[in-house]
Amino acid sequence: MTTADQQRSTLIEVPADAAAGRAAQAPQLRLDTTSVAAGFGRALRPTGKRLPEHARHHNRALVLQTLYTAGARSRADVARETGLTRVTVSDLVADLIGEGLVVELGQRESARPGKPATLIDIARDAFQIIGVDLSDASVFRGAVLDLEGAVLERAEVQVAGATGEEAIALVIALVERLASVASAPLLGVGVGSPGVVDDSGVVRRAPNLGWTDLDLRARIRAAAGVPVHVANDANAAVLAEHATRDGDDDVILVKVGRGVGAGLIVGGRPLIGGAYAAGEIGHVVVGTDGGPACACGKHGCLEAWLAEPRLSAELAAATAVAGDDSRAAARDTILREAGRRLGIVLAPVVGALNLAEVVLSGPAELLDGPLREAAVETLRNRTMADVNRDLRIRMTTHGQDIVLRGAAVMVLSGQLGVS
Amino acid sequence: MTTADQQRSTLIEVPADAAAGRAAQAPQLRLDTTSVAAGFGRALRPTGKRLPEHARHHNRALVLQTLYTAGARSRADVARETGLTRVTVSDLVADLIGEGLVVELGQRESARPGKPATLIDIARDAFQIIGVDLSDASVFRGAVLDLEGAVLERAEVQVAGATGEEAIALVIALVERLASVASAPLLGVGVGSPGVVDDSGVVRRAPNLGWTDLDLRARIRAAAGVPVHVANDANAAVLAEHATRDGDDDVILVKVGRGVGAGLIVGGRPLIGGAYAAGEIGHVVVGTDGGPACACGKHGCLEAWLAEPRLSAELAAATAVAGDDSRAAARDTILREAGRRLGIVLAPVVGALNLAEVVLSGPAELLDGPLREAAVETLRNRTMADVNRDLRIRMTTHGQDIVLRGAAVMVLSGQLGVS
DNA sequence: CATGTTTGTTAGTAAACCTTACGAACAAAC
DNA sequence: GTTTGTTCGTAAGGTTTACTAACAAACATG
Repeated sequence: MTTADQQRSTLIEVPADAAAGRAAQAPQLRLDTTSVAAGFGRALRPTGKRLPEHARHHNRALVLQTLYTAGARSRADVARETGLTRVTVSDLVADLIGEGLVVELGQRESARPGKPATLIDIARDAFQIIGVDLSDASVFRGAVLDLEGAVLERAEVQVAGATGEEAIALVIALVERLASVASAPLLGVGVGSPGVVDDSGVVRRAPNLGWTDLDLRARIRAAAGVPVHVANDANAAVLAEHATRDGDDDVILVKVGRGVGAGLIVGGRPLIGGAYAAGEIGHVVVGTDGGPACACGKHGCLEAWLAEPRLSAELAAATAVAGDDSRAAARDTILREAGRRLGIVLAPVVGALNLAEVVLSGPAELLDGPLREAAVETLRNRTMADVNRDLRIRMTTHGQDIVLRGAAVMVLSGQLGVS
Repeated sequence: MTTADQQRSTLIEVPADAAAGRAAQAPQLRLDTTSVAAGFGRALRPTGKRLPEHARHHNRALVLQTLYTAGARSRADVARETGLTRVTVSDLVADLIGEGLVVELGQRESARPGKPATLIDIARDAFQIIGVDLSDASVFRGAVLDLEGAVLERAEVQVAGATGEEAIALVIALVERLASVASAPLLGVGVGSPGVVDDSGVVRRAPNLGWTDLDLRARIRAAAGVPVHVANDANAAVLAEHATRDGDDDVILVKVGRGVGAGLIVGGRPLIGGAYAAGEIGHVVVGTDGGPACACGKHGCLEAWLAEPRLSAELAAATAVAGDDSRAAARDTILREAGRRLGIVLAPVVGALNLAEVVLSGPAELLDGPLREAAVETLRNRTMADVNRDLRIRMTTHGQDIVLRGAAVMVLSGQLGVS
C-alpha cells in the first residue's frame, strides 16, 4: 500500500465487513422508516479549487511568519520550525530574497560544531506601512510605521466638519503627505474608518462623514499606487490588540468615543458580520429599566450610557454642585453605573462566544477605574461562574494609536500573511 | 515575466520608484519619532506547512461536494463547475469510484449534440450514518440516516438516571444496536452530547450525566470501529439547521429543553469558543429587575425564565385558577414575558455578531407563538433598526430530530468535506 | 590531525495539475 | 447517406512543488 493510499483510507474508514450479517438479526427497536425530506446541501462548504501553487504561497508566508515572529535565524532553523525541508526552505528564501523581503545578515558567530549558519531575517527596514485613523470626529490621524509596528512619523488633518468628497480629499492628502515622508518603499496603506465597511474596502455607510457606498480602497489605491486595506475602526483596533498579545484567540474590543463600537476576534479570525456590521453594539438597549434618551430615538442604548460626550457631560453636571467629598463620590457613582451597563450588554456576548478577554479603548481617565471595575464585577455576576472565572477586562496597551496600528496590521497580514 | 512571477508581484506590490525623492521635501507635519515597543507577532497567523497533496485532498472534496449538492452529472459538468479541468476531474473521480464513494449511472439520454455524457453521482445508498442525541434527560435517541439526512431507522434507550460508566454503556449499546440494523457500511457515528465538549471529542464536563474529561469519541470508536464525531448538542443542532438552509452563514440556534443552550455558526463556521463553551447562554442574567431564582444560585438567568420545566410549571400554576378567558390571557402573558427575556439576552449577541437569523428548537407549543413573537419584537426594539430590519426568528424545521441530524452532518462534513 | 556535526546546495524522484491532442459518439444539415 | 460541428473522456507530455539522498564546506572536539 502506497503512502497516498494510506492517506485515503484513513479519510474514509469503512470496515470491510461492515455490511455483513445484518438482515438476520431482529433487534427490539421501535422502527420508523418515515424519511424526512432532506439533503445536507451546505454541510460540505463550497470552496474554490486549490492548486499546488497555493501550497507554495502558504509555505512562503509560513517562512515569512516564522522569521517575523522569531527573528533572525538560519535556513536550517526555519526548516526545523516549519517542518519543511532545508531544501524547500532554501528555495523559498531565495524567492523572498529576490523580492527584497528577506535579507542575509552574515554568519552566526557560534560555539557550535558544524558549518556556521548564514543568518537570514525579514528585511525589517526595507518596507514601511501607512496607517490611517478616521474614527475621530475632529481630526484624521495617520502615521508611517515600520514592519514592527513602531510609529516613525505622524501627520494629521483637521476635519472641520468636512463630509463627502471634501472628506475624501482630506484622507487622500493625508496619505500622500505620509507617503512623501516615508523613508522606505511602502508595503501598503491601512485605513480604519467609522461606519460599515465591506470586505472589498467599500464604505457602505458612514453617516458622520456623509459616505454611502464609497469605494475608499479604490480611491486611495489610485492616489497612492500601493495595496490598500480598509476596515471599520473598531475592527481594525481589535486587530492591533490581537496581533500584539500572545494567548487569546477570542477577544472583543470596545471602543468608546463619540459613539460606542466593538471589534471581535473569534477563533483567531476577525469577525465581519453577514451585513458587514459586526460589532455594532452602540445602539443595543441595556437593561429593563429605561435609561437616557439616545439620538437614535430609543432609550437606554449603550451609547447613551457610555459615549464619551454623554459621560463627560454627566460628570461635569454632577461635580459642579457638591463639595469635594461628595464630588468624588458622585463621579464614582456615575462611572460605576456606566461600567455596570457595559457589563450588562457584554454578558450575553461573552457567554455566547465564550470570550476570555475584553479590551477597552478610549479615554483612560473615564474607562480605567471604577467603570472598568464595575464592568468586570457585573460581568462575573451575570455569567456562568466556572466558565468565566478567568475573564479579564483591561485597557488597550496601544492608547490613541490603536486604530492606526490596527490598520497597519491589516496591511502586514494582508500582504505577507498566511491566508 | 513568467506566470509565477506575475503572481508573486501581485502579492507584494511595490512601485519601483516608491522610495525616490523623499528626503528633499520638508512637509509641514507634526513629526514625532517616538516609537512604541511593538511587534505584530500574531498578525501573521501561525499554521502548519501545506503540501500539494493537501490541494489534492481539497479538490477531491470539492468534487464530492459538487456531486452531493447538485446531483448526478457528467465529469465534464463537474469540471465546468469546479474550475478544474476535465482531465483532473476524471482522475479524481477514478479515485472516488475506486473507494466506492462515487458510482457511474450510465449515459445521459440527451437531445444534445456530441458524445453522450456518462453520468456520475455520489453513491448515495452505499453508506449510512449513525446520529445520536444525548440531550434529553430521560432518553438517549439515535438513528441510522442515509447520506441525504433521511432517517432510516430509529432506536432509543431509557436513561433512567444512569450516569458515569452506566450512561456510557447505554450510549455504546445504542450505537451497536443501530450499527446492527444499518443496511450499508457506516460512514461514521455522530454524537450530540450535553455539556462542554472539546474539539477532540472529549466531554470536558457534563454534570447531568456525571461525565468529566470523558473521551467519548475514543470509547465509541473502540466499540463501533468507524470514525466518530462528538460535539455539544446545541452546536450539533445548529449544524443541521445550517446544512439544510441556503443563504445565511450567520445563525444562532437556541435550544430550549431542561436547560437553555445555543449553537452558533459565524461566517459559515461553527463557533467553538476558547474554552469549548460557546453558546452557553443559559446562565446569563436577563435584565435589571431581578427574576426567578435559578439552580445556579443567581436570579433571573435565562434558563430560569425559559427552561421547559420552569415554563410548564408556571403555565400550569397560572391556568389552574382562573376561567377560560383569563386562562388564555395568563398563558399569553407568561409566554410573551419569556419571549421578551429571550429577546433581551439575544439583542447584544445579534448586534455584536450581526446575525440575521435566530432559530428556536424545543417544544413548539411553548416556543412557536406568543413567545416567538415577543422575542422578535423585543429584538427589533432593542437593536439598531436599519441593520436588523430583516432579522428573522423561526422554529427549526427539523423538530425533535435536530440534534441527531446535526450529528449526522458532523460525520458527513468530517468524512467527505472540504477542510 | 582525525572525527563527528551542521549547513546549504545539487541531483533526482514522486505527486499534482495543467495544456494539447485525439478517438468516440452524437445531432443537424446537406 | 455523408459531412460538419460539438461534446465527452482519455492519453501524452510538460511544469510546479516538495521530497529524499548525497555531498562539499566549515567548524568543534578529542
